[in-house]
Order: sequence, then C-alpha cells, then structure tokens
Amino acid sequence: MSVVDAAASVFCREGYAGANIDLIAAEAGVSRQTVYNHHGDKENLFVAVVRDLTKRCNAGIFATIATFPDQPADLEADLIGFAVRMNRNCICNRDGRFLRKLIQAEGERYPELFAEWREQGPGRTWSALAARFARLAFAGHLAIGDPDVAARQFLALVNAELQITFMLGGMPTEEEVLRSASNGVRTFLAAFGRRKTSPARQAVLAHA
Amino acid sequence: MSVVDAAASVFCREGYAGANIDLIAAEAGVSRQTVYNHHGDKENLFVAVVRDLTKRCNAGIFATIATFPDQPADLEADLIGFAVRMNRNCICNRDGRFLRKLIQAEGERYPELFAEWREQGPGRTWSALAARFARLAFAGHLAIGDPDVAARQFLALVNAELQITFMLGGMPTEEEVLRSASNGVRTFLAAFGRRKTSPARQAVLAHA
DNA sequence: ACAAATTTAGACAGGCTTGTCCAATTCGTC
DNA sequence: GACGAATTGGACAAGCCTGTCTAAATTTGT
Repeated sequence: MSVVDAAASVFCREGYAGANIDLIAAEAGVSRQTVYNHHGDKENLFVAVVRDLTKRCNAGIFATIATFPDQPADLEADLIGFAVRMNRNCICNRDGRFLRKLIQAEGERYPELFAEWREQGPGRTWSALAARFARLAFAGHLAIGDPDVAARQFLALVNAELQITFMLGGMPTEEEVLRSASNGVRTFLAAFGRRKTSPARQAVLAHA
Repeated sequence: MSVVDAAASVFCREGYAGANIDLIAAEAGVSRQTVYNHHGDKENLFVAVVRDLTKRCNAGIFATIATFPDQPADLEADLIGFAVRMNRNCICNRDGRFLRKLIQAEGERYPELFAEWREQGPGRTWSALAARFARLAFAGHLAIGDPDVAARQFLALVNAELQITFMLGGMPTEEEVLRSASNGVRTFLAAFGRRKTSPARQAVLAHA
C-alpha cells in the first residue's frame, strides 16, 4: 500500500489530530523517515491525501455519469442500474467514503482545499446530471420542471435508505443499495414520469 | 455556558483527539480542575456530551413530529411548514449539527454509545413519521405504498438541497431551508399526492 | 561491479496534553 | 459573620507525537 493510501486510511479512522505518523508508516510498510522524505510534514501529507481522493472520486463520478441512459429501453430499470452504479462506484467505495469523512471532519479547517472539491465535485456532478435529465425530458421520457432540482432529488431519493449507514461510515450491502435505488427510482418516476405506461403497471407501482 | 455545552462545541470543532481540556475549561469559564472534578476524565466527558445531545435532539424531534398536520387544510403548505420546522428545530440547530458531526467522526469508535442513538433516534423517528403518513393516506390525502419508505424519502427530499451545507458543518439560511422544503414537498406530492386527472390511478387508490 | 541515491533504524530534543496534587480563595448557607 | 463545600491557579510527572539528525544498510542505475 502506498504512503498516501495508508495515510488516507489512518486519517479517516483516527481523525487528523489523532493520526500518528508512525502508524501511517507502519501501515504503508515504510519507515517514518521515508514518509517525511516524501511529504515534508503532516499537514502536507494530509493535503496530498485529499487531493488524491478528490481526483480519483471525480474521475469515477464522471465515468459513471457517462453511462447515464440517454436512450432508455426500460426507463425504470435503466435508471435503477445507473443509480446502483453511482452508489457502488462513487459513493460507497473506499475513496468515496474516505473523502466524505475527511470533508465532514476537517472541512471547516481547510476551506480552500475543500472549496476546490466542492466546485469540481458536487457542482459539476449536479450540473452534468441535470443536463442528462433535461435531455430525457426533452425526448419526452420525463416531465421535469427544473432539471437541477430534479438531479439533486434523484440523488437524494436513491440514497434515502442508506443515510444511516453512510453516517456511521459503514458499507451497505449490495442488496441494500439495490433496494434503496429501486424505491428511489420508483418514487422519482411517480413524480416525474410521463405515466404513459399501462394501468396495470400503475397498479403495480402504487402497491409496491 | 455549561461544561458539557463547551465540551460539545470543542469536540465538534477539533475532534476527540484534537480537543483540549484546557480549551474546554476556558470556553466554559471554569478551571481545568473543575472539569476533572465533575467528569473524571476526557472519555467520560465525551460520553456525557453525546448522551446530552442525544437526549435533547430526540426530545426536539418528537416535539416536532407532534406538530405533523394530521388534518391538513392545505396539504402542500402544511407539509412544507412541517418540513421547515423539522429542519430548523432538529436538524440545523446547534444540537443537531453537533450530534451529527460527532456520530460521523467518532461513531465507529463508540459503537454501543451510538447504537443507542440509532435505535432511539432515527429508528423511532422514521417509525413515528411513517405512522403519520399512513394516517394521511388512510384519510385519503395521499396514495402511499409503503409508509416507511415514504417517510424516509420525505426526509431525503426536503433535505436534498442542503446536503453540501450539512456536509461542511454549515448552517443553511432560512431561505435555503424553505426552498429545499418547498421543492421537496412538491416532488413528494407529485409522487404520492392524489391525482384527480388519472382515472386509472383513482381506481387503484379506491382498492388500496 | 561500482557509485549514487534512497531507505532504514534509532536516538533525540522540544512541545504539548492528560491527569494529579495542594494550598489558597471564593461561594453558599445558616 | 462563620463554617463547610466547591472552585481556582499553578506546579508537576509521565507519556506521546512531531520533526530532525546520523550512520549504516539497501536498492538502483550504469
């Protein structure tokens, strides 16, 4: 494991103040001196960790957004699949959980560092996702008023049942992710879908 | 300010490891010795802080749930009002933000302490809220499949636009709270509200 | 194989923090 | 005013952590 990866793990587990350079070095399998040779001091190492996580998370998010179903065959199934990919590859994975925890714990102490994340990450994510939803609406698959609002609500809905797990830093099971995404997409489509499906399907949606 | 309140503030700002007893004492306006006289040691003080926050937050949540609009005059306006109260009095206030941050930062280190919060807090909140929504559905104001899912999604929706602010530990403005609640309730009602325009759906609801 | 660069282990100083002890002072109550 | 309880300030030991230094060992490039 690289020094930065080990540092990410320890910073997340122990917090910045509680993180111990000796422990990071041991976890990375190098000597303490090597850590100092590479990164100067603790704060510098922390910045390197956040930049690394931010870069990888953003790359993952945009790679996943590229799989958004622009021409859906089955809108509900395709959106559920997209939501599951988003959760699995960006939000629940190691990088996503670590970055989230560092932001929550140290965000107020490093405003400029996390302001960068904020602009590059959520800002662009929402905007890119809103564009995709606008396109679906334009193509007649959805009835959306404000695509930015719809994008944020989509993410909120498909994560609605995972909040507690995220809050405690845990990793939801594949089944939990799927259930939350399914319930979220169903409600999203109940609100924004065009309802041109059959009455039988409506009945299923209403009861499920 | 009481010792526990000052400790809550410092633990949240600096993290458990970074919190300094001298600073807590100074912020509370007492001597360090007094802190030790009252609470024994740092860990003990931390536990006292979490218990205090948990108790106050839960009380606030259930007081607010008691204001749920069981007989709504204007369903949309009443739900927005409820959502704003929930956010203002339970989630955005000092206690709510502090408790959330402590859970996120130290939850994994004190599983038994936060398991208590988890059962008494979110578990009962969701369940109580689900019962209120079920009642609205029974009275014919909503068309809900699973009240538990609807309750979680309601909370997720009305907070959808506040996520980033929460993540960075900030306090949203009254306008932001109102806008997020309004957008969330509008979508919630688009998904679960009764629709006079859809005969098929009406039929389904009549049987549900 | 040799030389340069990197890594390692360990010691070390300096600073900070926790938790204890104690004498002096203040406070609450009668 | 008096007396017991609580609070205060300060000193103090012990431990931990950061960051530096050095000399030896190891790896790397040629």
